[in-house]
Amino acid sequence: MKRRNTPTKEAVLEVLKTAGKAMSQDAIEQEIHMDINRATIYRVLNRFCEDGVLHRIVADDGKQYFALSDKNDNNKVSDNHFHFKCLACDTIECLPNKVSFTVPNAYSVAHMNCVLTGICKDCS
Amino acid sequence: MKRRNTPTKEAVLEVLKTAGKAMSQDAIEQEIHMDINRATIYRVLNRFCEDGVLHRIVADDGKQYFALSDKNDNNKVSDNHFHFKCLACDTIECLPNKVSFTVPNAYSVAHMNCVLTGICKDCS
DNA sequence: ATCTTTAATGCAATTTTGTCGCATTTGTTA
DNA sequence: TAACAAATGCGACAAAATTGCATTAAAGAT
Repeated sequence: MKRRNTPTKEAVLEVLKTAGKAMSQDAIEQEIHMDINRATIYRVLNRFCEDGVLHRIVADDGKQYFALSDKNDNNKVSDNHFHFKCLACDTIECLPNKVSFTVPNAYSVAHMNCVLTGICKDCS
Repeated sequence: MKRRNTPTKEAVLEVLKTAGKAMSQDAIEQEIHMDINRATIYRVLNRFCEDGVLHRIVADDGKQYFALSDKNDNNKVSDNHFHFKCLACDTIECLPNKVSFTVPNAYSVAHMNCVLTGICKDCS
């Protein structure tokens, strides 16, 4: 199942690169100045996550947000970092701070989803 | 707006105490052997969260899970702890490990939602 | 340049999760 | 026991995300 390049994929990536923060499907759709179906955007985003191009954050509103992964991001943050959701400007960004944790014996961790909520530097 | 005691509230609390882990509305409904409306359970859960009896966790499936808060739990975990979702048995539990983090200057944190996903001790 | 294969898309319907308005019921207190 | 307001049931609704299916269009082969 080889991937193909399509205008939609390029547009989605472009939007996320420009924004420099995590975005939800509907926010992405609003920024793309093309008429692309909702379901298609979801499929593109899911494929990017599968391929490691994006990573998915689930905020405490239950919505999925998507942000560039390391390999496609010029910043040096890794994927196991904290995310910060600002209550004022309602944006989600990747913090440079890594999540450090220990788990009790016999637990193994495959994935993490850590979101801090509060007021960001631009809104304080 | 003083709270009243109702059978529904008692039943919900009882289920959560017995389970000893975080549960979603539908899981709670299944465990309650009474015919209680979905919306009512949601309202009870939300009120409990307002009152600090429960705390709410949003897992990476986007669903809300509810667990007893400190004051009502005999365990000594505090509310700013990691949660662990097991991929095998699909349960969510509160880990004793506290979340420690630092944020960049001028950020203030009001709330956190941290869920680790993997295999729990019972399933490994 | 054209054909072929199959990934990608559009559309509509569906599922899931959670909330809300409103009439009715029921705790609680006087 | 009466009265007030919180709690409930019911139905409708909203938002987020997925899925089936027919159609379109990349990408490699001819």
